Amino acid sequence: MNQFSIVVNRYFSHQKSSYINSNIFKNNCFNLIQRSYLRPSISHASILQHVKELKHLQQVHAYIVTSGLAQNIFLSNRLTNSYASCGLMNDAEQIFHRIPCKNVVSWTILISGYAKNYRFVEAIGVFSEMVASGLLPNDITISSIVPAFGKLGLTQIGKSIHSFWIRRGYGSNVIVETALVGMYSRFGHVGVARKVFDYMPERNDVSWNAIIECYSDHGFGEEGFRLFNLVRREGFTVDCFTIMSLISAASSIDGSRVGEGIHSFASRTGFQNDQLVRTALMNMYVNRNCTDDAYFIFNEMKVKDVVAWTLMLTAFSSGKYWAKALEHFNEMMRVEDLELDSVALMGILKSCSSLGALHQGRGVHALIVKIGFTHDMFVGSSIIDMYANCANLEDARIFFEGMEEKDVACWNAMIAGNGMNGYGNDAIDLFLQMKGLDINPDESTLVCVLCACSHAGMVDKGLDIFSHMVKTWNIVPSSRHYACVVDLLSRAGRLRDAYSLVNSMPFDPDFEVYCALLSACKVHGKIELGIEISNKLFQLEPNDAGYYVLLSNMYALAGNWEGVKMTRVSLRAKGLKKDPGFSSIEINGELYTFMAGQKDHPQYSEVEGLVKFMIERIKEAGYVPDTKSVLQELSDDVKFDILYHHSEKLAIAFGLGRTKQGTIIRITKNLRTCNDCHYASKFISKVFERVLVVKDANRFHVFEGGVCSCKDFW
DNA sequence: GTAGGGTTAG
Repeated sequence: MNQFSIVVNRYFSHQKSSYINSNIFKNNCFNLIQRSYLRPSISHASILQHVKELKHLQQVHAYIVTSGLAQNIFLSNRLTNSYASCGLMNDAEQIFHRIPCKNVVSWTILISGYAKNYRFVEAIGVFSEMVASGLLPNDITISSIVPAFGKLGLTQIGKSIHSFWIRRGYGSNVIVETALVGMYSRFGHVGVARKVFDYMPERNDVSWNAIIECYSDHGFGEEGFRLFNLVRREGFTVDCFTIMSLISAASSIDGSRVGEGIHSFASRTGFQNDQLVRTALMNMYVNRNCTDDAYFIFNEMKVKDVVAWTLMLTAFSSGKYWAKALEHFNEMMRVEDLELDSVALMGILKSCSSLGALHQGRGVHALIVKIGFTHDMFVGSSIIDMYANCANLEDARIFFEGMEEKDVACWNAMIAGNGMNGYGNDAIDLFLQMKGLDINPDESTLVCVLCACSHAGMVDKGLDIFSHMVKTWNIVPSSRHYACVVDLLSRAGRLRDAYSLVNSMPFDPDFEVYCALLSACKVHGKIELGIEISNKLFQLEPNDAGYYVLLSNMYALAGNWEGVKMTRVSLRAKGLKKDPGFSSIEINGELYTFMAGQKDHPQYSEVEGLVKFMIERIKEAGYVPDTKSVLQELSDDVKFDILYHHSEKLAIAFGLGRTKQGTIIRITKNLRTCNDCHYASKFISKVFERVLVVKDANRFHVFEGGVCSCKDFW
């Protein structure tokens, strides 16, 4: 055994068992298997062309075998490479194994073949086999395997290859060094990547692209642009990789002008029609919440691949255009030969989940079973989330329990599902079970558990868990955790404790914490404190419409209409829009979405009559409209009209009219439920003898016989 | 004689 094989084998014997058992490895494997399945290197359009070539290749192959040329290592190596280039790794592997005296080139071909086909785990497997067989990798072998370490995040072995490379004294090699820059970039070790780059005696365009990409991809867009401008003056040739890096750099810099600038640069350099460049531009606009710009590029694309479709789906979902997302998904399903992958499936499950579209969600679940994605834990956790959010905790539980393997995300989804439905104790039980199974909770797990306590009104239990977290489990609370505890305390009316907790935090509270405190102020009518906190929030997140709305609502509660006007004006001046409220209801598999006071709704006249009838009936039972819920300065009559046409009431009235007595009415809304709708829903459940399940932005409310499961805390 | 580095979604 040579020095190198000792290093590698030592690494593998020490690291293997723990690494193989780690989630990182499993997730990576999953990704790889998926990627290799979903991204066959042959696109549909070129399959025929490839078959022709393959036939050719097979003929040559047959000729080589029958004429006894297979012993020729050069020919066999070339043959292995040809099969590998077609993505036919099984054939490549077979030929490779029949080579009697494999040389470094034979091994390198197989390694790079796997790497090129995104099968990094196999590439590394072959590499370690090669090393174990006593052969030393050369510079080409190293440059082929180094990206695999980077892509799999194998920092230790990556670093040892690097030090091996230096120790062996091969001398400088621009390709190996560029690959190392790329590897450290993947590890997120920007400084090390820069060091390797700085020490390179020779650099080419690819090296410059690699370092520019490294900075751009890690949020240092400014440095990416700086390096680009530096090298540009020295005869550097811009290619599509450069463009991609600059798009990524632009994404990390605030301000739409940078993005537009790079978009026009892409056009000027003639790369705007490149599929990857277009996708990257779409991605940039999606990240900037410029859904329209993303949609424009999407529509202009002649060939829309699954990535483009998915990006657009994500754009609609993250922009909270839920109905548009569903429509987009249905369209996507009709595209022939579009192979859906886990990201696409997760996107659509998220849309179903947010809309409470159980019927569609079930359909997607069936599809997932059909195309064999049930073992994907990313998809699995989304299925759990979808059922739990569609008020179907039972199906979530059945799926969860049927999973052969569950990662922390699946547990989190299940815990959150119980929490949202008000089952605080069950959520805690799940959490304890999970700890018992030695599955490490992550930040979200504790957030889910604390939220569950909050939703169930289990204040002491939640505080108890928080103190265990710090003292027993050695978990350093994050600002999300603090935000949960603030919420927990404010729910118990302990606003003073919440405020002193925020002041005692070991780091500066972020917007999330202040936001929790602000909501608490609104609930408890602490206007002055609320305004003070709002000012802090505006400094932290000047562009979030949500806080302006909260502040405006607070002024309204205090009767300070001047304040309301001021806030609304500055909101408009900034060009910010608040999310329009909507409620949806699924009847016989059809999803109906209502927006407040929406007169152009196709079911408008039907709903109008139903609402009138519904309001009359609950008024007889004692319902008095809560005009305080209308946070604008208007006459009472107008306020009544606004209240009666809240999206939630429209959806409920429609549900009452369209479903049989005894059917549970399930509503999903994107915002938190307002006081008046909550109050009215209690009357509706009693007067019409119906169970109403309302999922708001935070949790479920089950109204039955005049009471709500949230016990009036939300 | 055979082999190599830098792209896009949670």
